[in-house]
Amino acid sequence: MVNINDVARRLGVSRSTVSYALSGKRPISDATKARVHAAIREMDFWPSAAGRALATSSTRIIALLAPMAANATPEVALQFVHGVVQACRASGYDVLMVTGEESFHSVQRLVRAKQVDGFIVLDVEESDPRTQALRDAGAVATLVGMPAEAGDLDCVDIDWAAAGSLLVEELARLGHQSICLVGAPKEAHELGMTYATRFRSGARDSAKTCGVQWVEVAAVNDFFEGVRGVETALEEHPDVTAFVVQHEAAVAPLFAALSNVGAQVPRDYSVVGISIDKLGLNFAPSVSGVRNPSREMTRAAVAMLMDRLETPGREARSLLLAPEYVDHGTAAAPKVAGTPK
Amino acid sequence: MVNINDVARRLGVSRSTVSYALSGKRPISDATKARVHAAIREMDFWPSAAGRALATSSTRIIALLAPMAANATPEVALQFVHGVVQACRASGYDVLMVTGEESFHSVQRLVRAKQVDGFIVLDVEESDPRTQALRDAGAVATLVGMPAEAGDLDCVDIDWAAAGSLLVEELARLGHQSICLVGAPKEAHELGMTYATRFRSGARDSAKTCGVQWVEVAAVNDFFEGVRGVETALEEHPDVTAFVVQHEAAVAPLFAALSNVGAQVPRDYSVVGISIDKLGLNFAPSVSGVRNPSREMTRAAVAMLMDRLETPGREARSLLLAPEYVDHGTAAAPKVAGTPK
DNA sequence: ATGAAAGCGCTAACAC
DNA sequence: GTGTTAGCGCTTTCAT
Repeated sequence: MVNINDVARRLGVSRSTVSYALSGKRPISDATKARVHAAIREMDFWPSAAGRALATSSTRIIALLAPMAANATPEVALQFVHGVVQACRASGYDVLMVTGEESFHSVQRLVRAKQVDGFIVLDVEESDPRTQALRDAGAVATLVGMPAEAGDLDCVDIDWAAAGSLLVEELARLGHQSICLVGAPKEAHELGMTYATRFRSGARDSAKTCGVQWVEVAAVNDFFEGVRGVETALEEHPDVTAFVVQHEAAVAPLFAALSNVGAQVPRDYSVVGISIDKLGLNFAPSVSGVRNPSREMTRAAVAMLMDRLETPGREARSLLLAPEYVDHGTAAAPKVAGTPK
Repeated sequence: MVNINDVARRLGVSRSTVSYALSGKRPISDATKARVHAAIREMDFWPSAAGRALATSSTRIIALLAPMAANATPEVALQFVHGVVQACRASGYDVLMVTGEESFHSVQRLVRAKQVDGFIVLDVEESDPRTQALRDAGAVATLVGMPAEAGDLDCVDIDWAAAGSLLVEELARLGHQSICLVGAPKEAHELGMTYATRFRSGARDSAKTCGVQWVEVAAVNDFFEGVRGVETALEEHPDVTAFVVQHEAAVAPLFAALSNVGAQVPRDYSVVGISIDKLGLNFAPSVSGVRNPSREMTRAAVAMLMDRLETPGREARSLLLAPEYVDHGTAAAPKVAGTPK
């Protein structure tokens, strides 16, 4: 396979000339620059990643830590993976994918072997062992999610509390007086997924402020059980006219339950939630509400990381993305009181 | 950061001794081997990936080409990604994630820059441009999926035709006389996704062989439209007592449609399909049928690739995994004829 | 504007 | 069983 020596020899110039013609790190006459580029194209020369990495001590690879544990939604995880890869490629970086348990133990290995220049960390929990591993290893990293204590690490997340507020306020504005939250599974709270807790807090606070009745159901990791859960809630709280759903994937069992009692959306019930930009085949229902800004988040996360790589010393930053409401026609004013379903 | 020289100097041995003590590629006395390992642990030495890669011309990185295009199911894609990463790690390889359009153009770049040792290719279509790119670049690769012409490339896939047959036969065995296929979206067929076509063929053939009535509906990439599609099919074909669903994700709209007409599963209708091993939060229904053996597939794909890396010359292999039936309680004997729903 | 040469950290062929 | 040394392919400092 042709290397930089071959190119240099062919042109009768030195290796450094070829190198600089490519990097532009020192002036090269337009004539030779053109000749170099022509030769490179002609000989199909690609600088060896290993040689370059050894010389620069930079691999231009970013590790993506994606645990893919029991608390992540597949669609969202995939959005993030795709988004991170695209954003990194746009900056000339490749992405090393680390999943599962490896996600924790790999930090030290990858840093010490100088396999990667930095880390993007998904599904960050309240007190996430990975944050300490990253600090110990002296890694450059951006967290997607909000740990209790970010410290010197950059973070990006959705303003989940604001999202919860916004949804409840929208329903209240439409005239709903009694709202049911289909929240995250209780495991999410137990595992310290702050997004779930923050969303719930924001929603609860706004419910109180708006003076609406408030009911909560936890989503369950099973379709039929989820259906039953909603049905039970409907029986126990017949006043409920609207639902706020944390996970869009939990909308399908909700719709099934509503359908079982002969109700229609939004005629009989309004449903709002966090909707996901669809990627790939998607047979799931879309709801009005807050769009999960996965693209913006991954872009921001990668941008922060790149910035950190360029300016190693700078102080840590923390970014909360504001939610925006998108209408998909699943929310409307409630039927007037006294019109039973 | 400590390197192999530091370790050697500290012990008063040569670099090669340290290297060989680690690789085991030549006999080292137990005494020095122990001293070396102790020093490595103590000094926290990790061989630099770049140095090693440059010396061995092997990066111990595998590229995973995952287009994540409109024709993939998120849950399944994630299973594959996770499975490939785990399998590669088990063999001491890391995984470079390549998504989207990059999936095609990156082949040449990664091969020529010697960034990776091999490729795992997901969502392989009937005539996939990536196969030619891989051949042109002289890459080592295993395809997950079946192109029309694999040639010298290794492949792994599910025996989709057998899966289709098995499901229809199971329903026929239970006594169903009229079956409806909720197939892949028509885009899947148009885009040359052979899995969809092979599954349908297997199912059709068995329907003919078993002498059952056969109806087909294409899944649509939208919940409500999917519900309407099933409702229409139910009206036009009142004899149908069972459904075969290609994508488990399309089960939710099917259930919603059945619920809308007041029917229950499996009392009024049986439903079988390709069920997915759940990963992460999953609010979707599980159905009886064939389990998508994503773990086995990724394991097999990686094993084939490793084998190829060790034995560069060997002839190409092609592996079709046999489906096995798993019961989740959504299929039963039909109600006797004359008992309308 | 260009060339020469010293590394980057490791492996492996060649000594002994 | 162990040491010596020549690369692997690139970048970058020091010369000119």
